[in-house]
Amino acid sequence: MSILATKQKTRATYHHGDLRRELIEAAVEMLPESGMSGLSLRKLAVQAGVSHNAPYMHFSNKDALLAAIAQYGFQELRARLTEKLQEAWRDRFISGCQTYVAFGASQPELFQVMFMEHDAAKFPEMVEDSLAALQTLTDIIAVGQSEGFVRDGDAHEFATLVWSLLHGIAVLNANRQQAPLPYRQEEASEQVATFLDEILKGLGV
Amino acid sequence: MSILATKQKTRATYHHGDLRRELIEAAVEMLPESGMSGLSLRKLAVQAGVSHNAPYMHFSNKDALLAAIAQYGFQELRARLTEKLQEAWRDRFISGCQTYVAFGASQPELFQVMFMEHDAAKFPEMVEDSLAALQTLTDIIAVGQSEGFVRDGDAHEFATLVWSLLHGIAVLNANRQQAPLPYRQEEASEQVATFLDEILKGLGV
DNA sequence: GTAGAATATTGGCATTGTCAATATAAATAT
DNA sequence: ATATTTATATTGACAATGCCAATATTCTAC
Repeated sequence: MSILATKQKTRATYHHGDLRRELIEAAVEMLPESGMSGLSLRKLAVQAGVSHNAPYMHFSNKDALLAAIAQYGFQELRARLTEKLQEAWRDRFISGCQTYVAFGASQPELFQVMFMEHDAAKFPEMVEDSLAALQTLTDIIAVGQSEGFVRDGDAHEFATLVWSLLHGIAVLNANRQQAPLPYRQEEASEQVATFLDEILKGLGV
Repeated sequence: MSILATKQKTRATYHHGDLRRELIEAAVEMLPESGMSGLSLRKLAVQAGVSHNAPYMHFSNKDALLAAIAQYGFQELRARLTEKLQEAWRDRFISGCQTYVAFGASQPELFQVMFMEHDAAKFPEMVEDSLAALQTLTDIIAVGQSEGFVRDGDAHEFATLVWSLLHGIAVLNANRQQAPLPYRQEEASEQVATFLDEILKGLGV
């Protein structure tokens, strides 16, 4: 009965009910403090009120948990990217891009797990969800083409170009974030808009 | 005397001589197999032929070792980016960018360590070397401006734009690398060239 | 209701990061 | 040259962790 003990659930039933989901959510919560390699299956277990080995029913090892976290992240990202569908195209495009960068800035450790090296063969569902997230960008680009904002060409290639840029911005900003000066969210959004202007000069009609 | 024992040095002197350097080099070598979190200070120690706690003379903890590895990576990257200075500007620019992406593809784990979250306050030399690497790109852009290949503007901002794009390409390619189909180096270089064409349409005069 | 599958527990082990105390060598001062 | 201080390396120890094996409990089909 340590005073410092983190909240840990108790339960009446032998079976937990939804341990897998709870472990993932708890992991995402713990991630900012612990970092990727500081994540502990055992800690997650006791926090969920189960024994230290219960997680192994749901994840064959730590890599599998990390893949599940990454998958969760891609689903989350996709959900945010598919919001704000009623705006005009260019605004929608820009704010979608800003959302991407903001997502990385708000949860850098999750972002890191999402883009660490996973075993694609072992975790195909995760790969699928990552591609689904990219697809939203491709879709926006394709719409931009049909509405005359983007010139003709391989929409997927254009999307990859933009995605690459966004990802780079996100990572570089994440590193700057713990520089002495506090990093401002608005600056990042402004930077994204500026950079996209440059890119759109190339991609525009 | 295990048959599987990795090569481990023996030495006559009590003092190793250059343990810090050797640990970093051994770590970079071990990185591809072990990954960032699989790196073991103890294994590195025995491989260098010292006791399991000798590394703590040179690195206060594992984070410090990772920062040193990152710093090594940035120095290495900068060295490669400053080669091929006799080519024409546009070729030099493109091949510099391709070098960046190729570097990430050839040593993805090192790349990951370089761009993981480090404590910038604790490891200022590493930050310095990372900025020095970025500076090479800024320099190339500035030369491009003076030679009329790039329009006027903040060279550092342009460099950040290009750097962001390159970094994104590198990361996304690293993930694709362990997809079923073997990833080709030439494809990546071609992709870089294509994307840079689009960017240069925006940045060009 | 019973068999078997799914889930959770207990116990254990090797590896690892890190601390404390000690030993040895090198550098420096006297 | 010798003594003192500093740098470096060793030994021993401990708690935390990933993961394996064996066992117990509950749920699901039939």
